[in-house]
Amino acid sequence: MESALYNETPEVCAMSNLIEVAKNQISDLIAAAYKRAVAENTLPPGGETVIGTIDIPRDANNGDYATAWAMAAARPLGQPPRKIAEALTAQLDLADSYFAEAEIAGPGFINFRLAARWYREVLQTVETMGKDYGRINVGQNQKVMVEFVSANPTGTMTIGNARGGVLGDTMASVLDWAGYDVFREFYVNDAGNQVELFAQSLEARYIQLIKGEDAAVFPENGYHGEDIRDLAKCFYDQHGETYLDIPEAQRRADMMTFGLEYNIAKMAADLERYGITYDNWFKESELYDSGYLEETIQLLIDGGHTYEKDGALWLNLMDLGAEKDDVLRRRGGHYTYFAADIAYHRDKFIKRGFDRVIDVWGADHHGHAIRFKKILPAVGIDPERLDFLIMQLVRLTRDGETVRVSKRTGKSITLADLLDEIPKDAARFFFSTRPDTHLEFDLGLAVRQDSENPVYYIHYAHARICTLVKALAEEGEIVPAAADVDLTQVTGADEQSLIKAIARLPEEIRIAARDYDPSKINRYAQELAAAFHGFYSHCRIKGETREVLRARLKLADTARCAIACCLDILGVSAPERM
RNA sequence: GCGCCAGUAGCUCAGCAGGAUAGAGCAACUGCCUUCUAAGCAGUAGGCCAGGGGUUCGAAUCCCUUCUGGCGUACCA
Repeated sequence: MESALYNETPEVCAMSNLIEVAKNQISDLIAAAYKRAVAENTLPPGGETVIGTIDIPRDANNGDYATAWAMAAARPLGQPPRKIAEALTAQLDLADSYFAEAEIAGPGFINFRLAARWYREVLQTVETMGKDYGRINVGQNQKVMVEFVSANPTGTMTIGNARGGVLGDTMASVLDWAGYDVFREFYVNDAGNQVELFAQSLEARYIQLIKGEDAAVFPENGYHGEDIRDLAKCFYDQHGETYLDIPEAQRRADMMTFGLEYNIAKMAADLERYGITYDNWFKESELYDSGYLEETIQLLIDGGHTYEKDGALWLNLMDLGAEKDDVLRRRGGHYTYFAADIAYHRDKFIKRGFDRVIDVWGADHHGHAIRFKKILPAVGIDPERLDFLIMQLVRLTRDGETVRVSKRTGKSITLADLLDEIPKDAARFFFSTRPDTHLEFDLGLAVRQDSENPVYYIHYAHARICTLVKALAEEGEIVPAAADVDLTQVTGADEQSLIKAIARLPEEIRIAARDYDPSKINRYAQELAAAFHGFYSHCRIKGETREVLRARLKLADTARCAIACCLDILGVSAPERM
């Protein structure tokens, strides 16, 4: 999913973040002004290393950009902020810059106001980049894997998996747009203890189905869900009673294969309905079959990181600062999930050469995550290259009461249930909240498909523009090129706010990628839509003079393009009419 | 007990590389469709940013501490 544009003209990408470009320019302007002030003796030396934050003030009356350089320099220069600001502003040379004016305000802020040139470049950039507008190259094509969902194939996916799916998929998408070479992977836990329990549960249900409930003892920690009975029925439909007479080991092995294949196919199908596809489904069993797991454990043993106790092989993590040790190989010979995960990550980094890996895990794994990082250097991995996106659990409620989610009770609401009730776009939007907060999921609310869901607000903005552009095209007014637009026609507050909102997309992607927070794009899309709705309500297009009409039409179409890019990143549709 | 995450409007949440008067949506109340989609716009009301200390020109934001909630602290994954 690489942008052709990115490869052909990386400099366009590099310059497309006009927020960043403007901020950098202010830094340069201030530095140059300070240098001149020192040369002319209006300011003392010593402020060369001062870093003044450059912000976009909440209130546009305080300028489009503001720097607190004079306040930060007050101490090193030994002068009051306002005096510094005055000396500095006197030396500012705004010719050939993006700014029309700079003024001193409050305790010593220097406020900058954007000039027409900046607004024009925003329109020009969106026009040039089209459906790739927003792409930047901070990732420099580094190979990054996002591993997410990775639900156990022993059951159905939960609402928690739905959140993880949205989070992982949009995270991957954001990183892709930020210039990383992104790979999506699902880790299939098809080996080890849990899977054997799964097979035994299936076997018991199969026998019970034929010979009655009392004919088989259900495993103590088995899977009690209804889906296991359904699976057993499915198996019975294919094989009849023939498996009653087959040796237990063979029977379980075949049932395991059958059940896993069935469940994995179902998970893939459900996730696809959700708009999620993977580059790879990595099977844990491969680590066993290839000997890579044993090899990895041997590496740990040789490195002196293990000890034996009570017949189990332990990983000595407390020596590395962890609060407890973990078992690698249980008494009885089974490797633990922890052991397999070390081998799995060695496979990601060492064998497959990913520069960075992001694992999307539920909060119930965070203790594991902390300990896990400590052992990575022992197998040759720099832990800095691995990041966890820990998401807090989803609390399901109905009528104000908490609904317990448990795979084993068989009563949980599944991801498939959810998609049967609410459309994909709404579902994806619902889960796009910040990962580190607990998400309250109200079943009654989620089922509603009305405008309660903010995704419709964004859809509406996009559809409004599409029908507008279409209607004008029928009257012979085609969206003009940025170069042919008279920007002096669109200097109203709503118009400038819209252009400034459009300009934010590359910066929002940069921040979202930096903070591992794809929900930033979701929120930005709402703000962008709000900027458009405000513009649309106050600025007529049809019936205005030709110059105004063309400029506003261009502006609307530019907004449409930016909104479409946001929706693309979020994996949400962009309807042309509603 | 210890560790991690959170606590901002009635509700759901933004703001968390320290910046100017704390923001949005929903709910409540007022207005705005004979003109490009009212799934929209404009406005009113709503706050000891959990409490307390500290750091400094400046703290919702950083540090310490207390309280509350969630999760973890398995030879489960």
